[in-house]
Amino acid sequence: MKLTSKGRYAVMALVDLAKFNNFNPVSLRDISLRQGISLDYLEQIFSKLRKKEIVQSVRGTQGGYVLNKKAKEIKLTNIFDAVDEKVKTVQCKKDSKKGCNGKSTKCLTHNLWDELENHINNFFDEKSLEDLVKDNSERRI
Amino acid sequence: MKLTSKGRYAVMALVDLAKFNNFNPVSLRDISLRQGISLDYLEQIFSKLRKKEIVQSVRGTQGGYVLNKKAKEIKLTNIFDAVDEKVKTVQCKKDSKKGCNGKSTKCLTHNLWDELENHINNFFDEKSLEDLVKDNSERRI
DNA sequence: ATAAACCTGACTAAATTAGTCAAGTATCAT
DNA sequence: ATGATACTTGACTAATTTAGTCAGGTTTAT
Repeated sequence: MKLTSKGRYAVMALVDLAKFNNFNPVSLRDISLRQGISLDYLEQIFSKLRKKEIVQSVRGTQGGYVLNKKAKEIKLTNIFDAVDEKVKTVQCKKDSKKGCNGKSTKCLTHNLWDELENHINNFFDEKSLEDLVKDNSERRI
Repeated sequence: MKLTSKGRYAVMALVDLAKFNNFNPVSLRDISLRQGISLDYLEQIFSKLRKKEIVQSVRGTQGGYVLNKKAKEIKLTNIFDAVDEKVKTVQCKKDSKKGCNGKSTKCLTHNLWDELENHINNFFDEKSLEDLVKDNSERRI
């Protein structure tokens, strides 16, 4: 089980954006340079973030992205959801006879994975972008 | 982020083993049939579990595997560890200039992943095989 | 006009996963 | 003894996923 870098990059980029979000839109080029993430890859990621209305784009020269909500209101859940970073612990087939179909026949450990999934999602639900920015500014960078 | 089926199978198989562990060793063949897991794959998994002394093997006819510890003492952490199911949230390169080398320069979100990893590992540390068997016998199967 | 910056979709190399396959070795029951 | 059962090991492979790259746009401030 591991987090993919798409999810990690999305969070890193948004923390960066939140920090520099004061007046002007922040260009992906800047984020790319500061965070060492490929520009092309960032574009893919921000395209998804925009579709989920986490950021807004400003086109043209001096354009870039701005947060579409307050940092406090953007939870990790929202970010991961936007970039398809799924927390998926069980993969039970609907037509499986043995094992698990999720309903009548639960596999021996079905409850466990459900519980784990909740445990992780709780963590993501509570953590906001603001928390990360704060935690970050307390340390020197 | 997702759990691989090697980890899931390992847990399922051990719950099965724990339930039928009363007197005789339990053969992989039986587990394979009951849980619908390929025998060959189970063999790979049990080979690892044996090396980590979670189970003991009994060769020959009527052979099979038995738990090497009390179900209460086998935590999920031990199982996942044995089959290389890693909870890995951050992948920071040691030689990275930007981003993160884990020491002097931490990436903007390093603390977050550490925290998450702890959060998940706590869950695994607390959950024992006995818990799972109990939880399971409360439901009908 | 032109350059900065967003936007989109297609493509690909590398890694990982989820097994299969083959060829053993050990031990029990008869 | 010998056959059957079951563990043991290592190599192999197909499919999927990941982490990007690449190429070609469009929009807009200056």
